[in-house]
Amino acid sequence: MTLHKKQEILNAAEKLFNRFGIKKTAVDDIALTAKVAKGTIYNYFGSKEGIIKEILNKKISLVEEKIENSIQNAKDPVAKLKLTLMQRFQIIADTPFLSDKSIYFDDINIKKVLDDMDKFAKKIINGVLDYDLKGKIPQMEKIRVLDTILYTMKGIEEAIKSRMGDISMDTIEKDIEFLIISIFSKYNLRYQPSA
Amino acid sequence: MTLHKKQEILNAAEKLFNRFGIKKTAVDDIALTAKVAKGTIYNYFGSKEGIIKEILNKKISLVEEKIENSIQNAKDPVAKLKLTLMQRFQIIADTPFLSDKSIYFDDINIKKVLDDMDKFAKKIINGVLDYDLKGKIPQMEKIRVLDTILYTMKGIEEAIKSRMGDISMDTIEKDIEFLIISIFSKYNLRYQPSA
Amino acid sequence: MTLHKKQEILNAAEKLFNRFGIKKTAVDDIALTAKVAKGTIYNYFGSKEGIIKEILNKKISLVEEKIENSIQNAKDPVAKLKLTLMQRFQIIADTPFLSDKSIYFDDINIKKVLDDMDKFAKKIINGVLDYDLKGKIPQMEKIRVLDTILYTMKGIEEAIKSRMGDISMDTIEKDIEFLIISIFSKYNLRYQPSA
Amino acid sequence: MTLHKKQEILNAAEKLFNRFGIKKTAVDDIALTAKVAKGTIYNYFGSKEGIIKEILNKKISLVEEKIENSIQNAKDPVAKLKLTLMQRFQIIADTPFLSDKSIYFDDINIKKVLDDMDKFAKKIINGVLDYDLKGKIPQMEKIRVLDTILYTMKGIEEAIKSRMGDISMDTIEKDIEFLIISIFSKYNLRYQPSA
DNA sequence: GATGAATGAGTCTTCATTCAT
DNA sequence: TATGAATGAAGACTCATTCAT
Repeated sequence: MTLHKKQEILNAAEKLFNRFGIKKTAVDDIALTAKVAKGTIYNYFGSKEGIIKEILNKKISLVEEKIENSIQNAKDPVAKLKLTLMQRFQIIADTPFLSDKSIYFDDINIKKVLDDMDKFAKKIINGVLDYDLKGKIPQMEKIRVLDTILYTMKGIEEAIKSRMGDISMDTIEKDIEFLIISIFSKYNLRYQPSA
Repeated sequence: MTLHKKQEILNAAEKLFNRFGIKKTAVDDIALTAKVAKGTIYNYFGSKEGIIKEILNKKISLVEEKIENSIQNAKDPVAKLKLTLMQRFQIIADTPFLSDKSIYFDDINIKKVLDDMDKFAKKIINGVLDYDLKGKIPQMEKIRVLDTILYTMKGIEEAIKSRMGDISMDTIEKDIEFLIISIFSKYNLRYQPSA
Repeated sequence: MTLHKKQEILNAAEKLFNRFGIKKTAVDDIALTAKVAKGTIYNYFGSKEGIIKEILNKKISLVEEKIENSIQNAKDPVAKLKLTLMQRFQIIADTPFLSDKSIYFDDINIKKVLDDMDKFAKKIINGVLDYDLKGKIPQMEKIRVLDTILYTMKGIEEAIKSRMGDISMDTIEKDIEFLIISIFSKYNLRYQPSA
Repeated sequence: MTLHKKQEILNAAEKLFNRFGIKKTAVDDIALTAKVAKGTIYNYFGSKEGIIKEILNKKISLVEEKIENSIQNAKDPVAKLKLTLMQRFQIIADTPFLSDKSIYFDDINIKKVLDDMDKFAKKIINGVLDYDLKGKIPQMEKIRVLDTILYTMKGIEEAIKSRMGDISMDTIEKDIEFLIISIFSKYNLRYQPSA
């Protein structure tokens, strides 16, 4: 019963944050949507920021978990990279309010949380480049390859966020495949499309 | 004298938006910084949103103008693309508040204004691909090339905005050069680095 | 076991009221400190005010009892007066929250409770003046003597409350001795310091 | 016009503070009573505490000014002391909310302000004892005399505050006269009642 | 045009009290 | 009896906007 209410609140909050942005979503609105008294929200989360933090933390755990699973099931480096990015994209597509930086201005911790998500992606991609492609990319250029992939990833995420729903995951998948193949072709790395 | 005041207001607003974000900048602060009465601001701009719109429109004109100039002075396609993107990056670096969509999330007009900036970049890049590289990239893949460049552009812009000042324009230039060469190499397009 | 819980609650409440004041002490805090559920508090006392009332009533009984004991053991009028006042001072010093009338300002019952304490002191002192000093103070001035002692008593109590702990009971004892002697000297009443 | 509104607010606030206490007086109530928008109050005073501070400061200036004037017009030491105290009593009688310490808990400055009022009284009374009664009271006992007067003063003030209006200034005047004469009589100081 | 005092709807947060288990 | 999750009225404060001068 308890978990139920807490979850209702989180669901309502996420839905409203996504639709109207964090600032425009009043705690009253969340209470109304979750069919819960305002006080209950404060019992569970202490503050509006508390709600945001909890949602963010759950998102992060979710991405990390999904990405780690993907990696293990993927056969080749290209598939690994593609899946890593696609998992992030899916989360981003489901959570437009992640672009709503308005609140985080004061609270470094929350900004850090988002940075952590990026660091995690960087670590994974770096791992692929280091481990799966050991020696195939000149050391000097590795960092450039990494940056380019990360930039494109962020760019796609921006597009997802701003065009909310207008971009199909299919197109995105083709796009990142194209990017990776382009880069790899520079180093004569062959690529077998994964199922 | 009148134009002078209007400009003072715009300058103050942009400065404060960049430093503190749109939401945290009160109209009072703008009035104070511009050494103007609050009423005067409303005489000129009608609303806080009016100020933002005007600043954005000026930015757009500025980017478009700069990009069009760049294009004319550039010799080869790579240089054209590079300059196009670098002009945007410079604007973005100078105007961090452009990332501050938070408050006006639901205001289509302002969102549109930002989209316009993107459409213009798209048009320019598309022009380069169509005109300068006519036939060298398979028609089917052209859209993919375009998307990839645009995504990376947005990703770099995100990085510029969030790491405010920690990324040198030099590094960025190298990164986009790398991206373009990677893609072009797929089509056996040679590249002579421009001065 | 039941009485035990009730007492725990009273102890916790008094401790917290004294340390943080009535307003700043939430019923939650009392429950936490007493290791009891909030509901239990309401079962016993009905309201926050109920707790306060009960504590106050106990205090009053305590002062009255102590004062009555003092009186019986004291030899001379001066000692009686001194002990009467000192007993009150001790209670006041131990119960700083008694000064915290702020919230219940309009609740006559609680105000009355405090007034009762004063009336009791008045009765005792009056008794001393009437009985022990029968005839030695002109009837017309008796009320003035009484008031003066009461006022000084209240003033010392204020000092105790506001300087919490900075005034030694020793100094206070000397002060009231001085006052009583001053007044008595006006009527040529001799005084032998009691042990 | 401006001063008018500010003064309305101060008047409304003081009236409500006195009648209902600081805590129970909502800023909305002040706005309503002053026939002013809530925002106006915040324009002038910044916070609820700001209102309190301003009222207190005005009271203090008022007491100090009145006391200093009294002193100059008084002939003998007894009159000086009496007038000093009576001025305070008048202010206290007019400003019952001065006893409402609920707010000051956090903010040392406001508590200090009240202490300052006491220090001022102490300074004045001390001055009378030192200057007007030079040598007539044994140095060792001077501090006791001072304390006793101050305690009685505080006690009377308490009585004024808690019995709001039930005590006539006439009675009080007689009481302090009695106290001072009692103490002085101990030192064989003669007293001529002042007009 | 310019001014800035005045406005009040909108926010977040607190906490005494209730009540189903 | 005991519990503590749930409640919602009440309160302080912000700030974009208006308008009389």
